[in-house]
Amino acid sequence: MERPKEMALLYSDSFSSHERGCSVDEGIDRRDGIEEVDFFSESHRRDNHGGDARAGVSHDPRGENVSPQEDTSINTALHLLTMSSRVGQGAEEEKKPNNKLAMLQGELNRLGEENRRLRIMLEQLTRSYGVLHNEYILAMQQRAQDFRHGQDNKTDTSSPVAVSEHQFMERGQTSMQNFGHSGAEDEEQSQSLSNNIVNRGSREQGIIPLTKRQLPVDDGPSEQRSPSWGSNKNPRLMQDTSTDTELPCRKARVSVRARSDAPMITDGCQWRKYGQKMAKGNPCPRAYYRCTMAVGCPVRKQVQRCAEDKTILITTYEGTHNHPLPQTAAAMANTTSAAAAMLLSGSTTSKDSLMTPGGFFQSVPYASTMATLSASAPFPTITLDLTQSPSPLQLSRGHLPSIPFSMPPSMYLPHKLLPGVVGPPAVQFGPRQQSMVETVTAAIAADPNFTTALAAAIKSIMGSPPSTNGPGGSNGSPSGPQVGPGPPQLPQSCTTFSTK
DNA sequence: CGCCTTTGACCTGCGC
DNA sequence: GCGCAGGTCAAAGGCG
Repeated sequence: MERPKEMALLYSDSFSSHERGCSVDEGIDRRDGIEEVDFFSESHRRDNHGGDARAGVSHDPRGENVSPQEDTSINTALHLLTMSSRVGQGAEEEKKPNNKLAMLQGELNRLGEENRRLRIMLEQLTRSYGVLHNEYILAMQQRAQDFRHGQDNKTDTSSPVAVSEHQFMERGQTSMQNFGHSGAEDEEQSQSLSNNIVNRGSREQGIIPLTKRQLPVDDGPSEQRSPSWGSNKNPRLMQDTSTDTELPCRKARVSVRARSDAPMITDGCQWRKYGQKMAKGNPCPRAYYRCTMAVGCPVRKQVQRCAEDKTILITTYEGTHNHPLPQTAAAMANTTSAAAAMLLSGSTTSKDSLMTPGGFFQSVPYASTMATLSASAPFPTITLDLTQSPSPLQLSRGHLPSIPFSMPPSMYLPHKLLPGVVGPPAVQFGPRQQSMVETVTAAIAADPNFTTALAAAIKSIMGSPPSTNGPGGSNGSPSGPQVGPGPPQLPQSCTTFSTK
């Protein structure tokens, strides 16, 4: 109970109040609301002496400056100021027209009222945003199912379903160009949703940069191609198609760092290795996998061992599955897609890495699972570092192996701080960070539901010792061993998602 | 025989 | 324009 408050305090200290605005959850909001209202409302302040004094000092002394002089007995900086000023100007000051005080009070009241209205608006916006995002995720999944259905019926590549899927998946990008071929029915719905969420950010911030590859695709003549990986002989076309479908995902990545001696984490999906490369600066090769559970599934992942610590397996996911997933896989997929969507929904103008694994989260003693968000990469990336693992605690608390990872609004609004759980860390954001990114990041960091659930899901997935996976594990990737030299025996699993 | 991995080649983007 | 690096393709080979 006590912690959340403190967390909130820390938060409010770290963020400028206006920056935090939209990210704040109800709990914190309420707190803030009280505080801010208190600043402007004399009666409130009187009622809440102690607490207010504390909060006032830490937050915004300005509010106190205008406070009336009645409470001179209270030993606050404000009052000291007031007293000093009084001393300086003499008793004459005290006799100054009460009407001035009344004016000030009136002003205060007015501001307080306005503040309250704004806060209410903000809460409404925040809430509706969360709801919208949820709907968006749901719509996306449903769309994917429809698409799969269409594929099962085996239509030609230009089937409306495929087109719809294409469009849907392209929502982010499409918005930037043209919603052109919108014919699909519920498309509009999803588009409108995404418009609100994704497009705004993309347009304003250009967060969703079109890769040079993507541009010709959309501008190009043939948009409706077979989504299937193998069917198309033309590499260019194949690439185009794949790029098309995975556009949304390529914009954001989810990276999971986890300790594992297994060649690849078992996430419940079927993967096919399509390439391997030596990455610069890392002696361990990077393996490229794509999801083979459905023909046109755009999801890919990269697996690579950490150069510094080869026991750490870094798995980077990009894309959104266009097919139903097993529960274990769904947990993962939902997490990644939701994280990606969330990432995209926020406006990441800042090119800087908002927080490096070593910086922000590691300064948080109780944050066992480190979620970092970086916009420095070509694509915004969420990295979940499960290698710093006090996670057993969290895992035991979160445990649920098959947590539906669809992000609850609480994801964005960290109001549901579990008592005693990882609370919002003392964030120290640079001044340039965009509020949205801050919001998202803070939400991720603060919301134990996310980190815990993700950690639990990963744990459940990876938990089984490498031997259980057998060659290639459930995912069937015997190639694992090559990802990194003989992996030492590592007890814990770590996963790193990166959503692009 | 079919599926999957391996691996060299190719393409593209980016920095100099 | 050139070279580098990342990402992808696809032929070749292995395995069940």
